[in-house]
Amino acid sequence: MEYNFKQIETKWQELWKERKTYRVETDPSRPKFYVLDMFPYPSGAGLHVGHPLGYIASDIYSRYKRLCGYNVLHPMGYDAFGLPAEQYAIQTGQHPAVTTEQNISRYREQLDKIGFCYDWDREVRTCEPEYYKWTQWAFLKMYDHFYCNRSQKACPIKELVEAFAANGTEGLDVACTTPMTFTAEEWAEWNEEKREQVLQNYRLAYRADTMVNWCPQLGTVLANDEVKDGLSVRGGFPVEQKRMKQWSLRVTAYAQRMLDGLDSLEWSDSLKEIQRNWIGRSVGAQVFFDVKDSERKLEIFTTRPDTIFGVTFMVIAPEHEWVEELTTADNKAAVEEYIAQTKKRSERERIAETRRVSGVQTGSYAINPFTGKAIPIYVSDYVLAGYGTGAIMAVPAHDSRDYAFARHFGIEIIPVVEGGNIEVESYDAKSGKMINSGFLTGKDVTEAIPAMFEEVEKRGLGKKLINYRLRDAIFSRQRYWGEPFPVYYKGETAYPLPEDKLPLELPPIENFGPTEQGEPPLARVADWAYEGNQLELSTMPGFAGSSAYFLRYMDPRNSEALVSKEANEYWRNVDLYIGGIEHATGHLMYSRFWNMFLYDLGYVCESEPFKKLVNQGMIQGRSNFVYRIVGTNKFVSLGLKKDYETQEIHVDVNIVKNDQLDLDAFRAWRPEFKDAEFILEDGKYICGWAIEKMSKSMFNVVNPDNIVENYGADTLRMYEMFLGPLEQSKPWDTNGIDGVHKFLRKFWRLFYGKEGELALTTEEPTPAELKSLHKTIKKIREDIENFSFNTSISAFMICLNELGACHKRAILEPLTVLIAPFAPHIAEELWSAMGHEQTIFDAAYPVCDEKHLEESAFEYPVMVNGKLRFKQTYALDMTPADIQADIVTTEGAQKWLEGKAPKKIIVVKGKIINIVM
RNA sequence: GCGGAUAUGGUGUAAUUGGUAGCCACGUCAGACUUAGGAUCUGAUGCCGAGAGGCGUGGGGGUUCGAGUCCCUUUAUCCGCACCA
Repeated sequence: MEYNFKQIETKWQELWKERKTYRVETDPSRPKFYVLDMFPYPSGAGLHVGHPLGYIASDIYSRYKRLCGYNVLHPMGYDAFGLPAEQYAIQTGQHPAVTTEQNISRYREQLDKIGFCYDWDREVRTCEPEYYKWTQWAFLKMYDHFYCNRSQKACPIKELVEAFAANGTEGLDVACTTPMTFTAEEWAEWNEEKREQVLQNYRLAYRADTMVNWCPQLGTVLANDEVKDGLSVRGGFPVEQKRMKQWSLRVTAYAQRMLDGLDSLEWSDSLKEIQRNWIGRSVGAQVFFDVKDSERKLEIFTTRPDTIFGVTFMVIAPEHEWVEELTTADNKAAVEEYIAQTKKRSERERIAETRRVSGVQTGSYAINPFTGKAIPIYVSDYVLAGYGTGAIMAVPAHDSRDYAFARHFGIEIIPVVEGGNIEVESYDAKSGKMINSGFLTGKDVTEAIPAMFEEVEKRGLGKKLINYRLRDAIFSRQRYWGEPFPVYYKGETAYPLPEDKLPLELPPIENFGPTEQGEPPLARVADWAYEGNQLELSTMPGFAGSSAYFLRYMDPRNSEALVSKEANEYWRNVDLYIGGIEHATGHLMYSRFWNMFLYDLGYVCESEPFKKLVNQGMIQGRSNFVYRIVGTNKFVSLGLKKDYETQEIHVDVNIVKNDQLDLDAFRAWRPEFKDAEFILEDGKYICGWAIEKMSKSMFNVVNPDNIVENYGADTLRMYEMFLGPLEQSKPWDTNGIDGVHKFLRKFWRLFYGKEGELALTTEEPTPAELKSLHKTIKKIREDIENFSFNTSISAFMICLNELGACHKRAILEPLTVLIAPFAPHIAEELWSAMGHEQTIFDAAYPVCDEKHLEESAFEYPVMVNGKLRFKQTYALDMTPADIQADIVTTEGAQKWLEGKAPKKIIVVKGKIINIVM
């Protein structure tokens, strides 16, 4: 009987569904294991072969863990709110809810065909009110909390209000947007509106006037991680900086905890490094410089206080709040002109012109506190308003940007560290002897830095300070297809909706674009109000819904809480999370923040949501080309194309097999190729190829459905794993898929005779067969634990090669279980054919019995002076000394050793590795 | 510019973690069985060389009895951040 994968796979997919084989419940009697995939955004294009890569890996691991006796939670859902559905809606007028629903059905259909073991009863969709109720709920909680730096956790805002009423800001150390100082008396005098304004400075979800990334084409603001190279990640539209009143999340409050938390996580070093960079902690000094003829003290941040003797000018950002004040009458026109110009330049232009030096003098001077010299204050856009204090002390001798600036404006350059060639370029010295630096002169840079920190504090010039690059997350989008904010307004003041009014449902609308006044689409909804007060018009960004979905899966139908205490204490956090690296600075930051916040409030019991994280590599496309002889409709095969002038044309990879073009399919592909002629080599047309991004326009998109159709889900699953290490990016290339398919067929044939009868025997296995089996068990277990799925599949193949035509049940039954995580359909079918009534996934995963691996004798390779000379078989009980004696007396060895005893015999782990003469 | 990763046959890759480099596949070649083969089975296949032998893990250097693996240096590719003070 042939291996009929189609019949087997359909049969088992239906039976699994019917029998709810993959249903999971909390079960305190068993250890839990939580395996999670990053849930997909259901786009209109459907899945391509790259998507399931991570899903297959997590599915293998889930099934393996289940077979090992764990209660495995392995859920799936959809990240269903977001821009693309809405952009599509604007173009076509179709409601995003409709297209999203369609896309989800298509995804589900595709996922089902691959045979995943998701518990679909736990499915979540971020766009459903029952789900986003908890997104809104978390937002309200953030709104109602502030971050106390002293206790390092979120605390209720009413504690802050009490503190303000008692002592004003005196003695507080809390996270805020801009530092404020006021007294209890002042607080008492303020009205509700003013107090609310002040509180926004402290709330973890707050509304503030900040510089934001504004994308005119998308008509919305974007978070930093949604912008790349000055363009929006979705759509690639230009983004500009604009000051707007927006909701933000105070993720910066958690910067240090998010940084520290990384150490305890089993994430790849590169991913941790990306997060560390994104948080961008830098230790430096805050230093106040006196401004000449003024009471003002200009505050700067520097990581190199040791170079302060080399400061010859100061620079403030064009957006710095003192620009006007510091500008003298003579310079007013020039400064205003410069600022106007800066404003006009887009973010993208600013990036493109990174090295262009520009700036203008304010006319004011600061006093270098160590040299006492008056130094000019400039305005330049190379200083960013958003980082540090928006002002710097410039040390042209030791900073390349300051150097360029000083050169351009003819400012004095004073070296303070020995070395480098100051005439030509700056010397960014991290060590070396200090010169021209008063009391620091003669010290090494490494000593000078701490000495200066001390001196700055001693003189009261400033203090040690830690700065983070991380920015608060801008949380509102001027869009329709997202979670509405549970917030209403009285005048300009925002008020939270009472919790029992959640979920605040997204109202249906018909026109999805912004209004003529440029307001978000929700402005069109006539009764978008709460008790007569206008509700917030913006909606939440895409990352809102994905920031706590892993918690919701634990208890997805709970209408009383995001997750019950019981479910949360059982499932705790995600043991294994698999997904793409592209979420390093977005989703993975936000969900850590979100989870830590809920942890502070006691709603969840683990502060880190994802214990172990594996990033699957990207699957690239492998494009195929045909070569048309210029000016003709004649195509020449790859090997012969050098003799002709040809034009390279992308050809649909689905009509190419092993780089060989299906000529009839090609003629049928497009009308223009109907009469195509070919110059063949060896009767074949061989296509060229290249690795490119998988995309429709390059005709290299491979749909998993086609593979499942032709080879079956088990082959697809195994082949995707066989392609190479999981974490590595690799091109999709079906050239090797036959090998995996052949392996499954071969496995199948071991069970069945020619007549389709079960051909298993009860014969006792030989020691060699047992050895092969147990070696494989050991290897497979190790490989799965290490996510080395490609080598585990090799191990299966080796095992079958070694076994040959073995039909013994005692060998094949454990092998079937062993292979079940990889190829669940065929394994389940064979398992059931062997007479088992329970699913194979309730069986126990085979355990290696080391006794079958033992050898009675083994071969030592013997090397003489680096060359392999002969092999000798020794009994296990011989010691290295016995072997040495043996080598010396053996005739063959004697010949090589020319009668001399070796100087040294190198034995590693009881094995002779080399003989030195 | 800073940070991270990768580099092995014609191709995807493997290597007990410092111990016979190239496992397992793809591809190619040869053979068997076949009316046929995009089925199945067997064998060969790193490169040079008729052979003995030599050379081989991006390049150069080092440590070691021994290096794909460790150290230094250099090149190429990919990724992240980027006037971040």
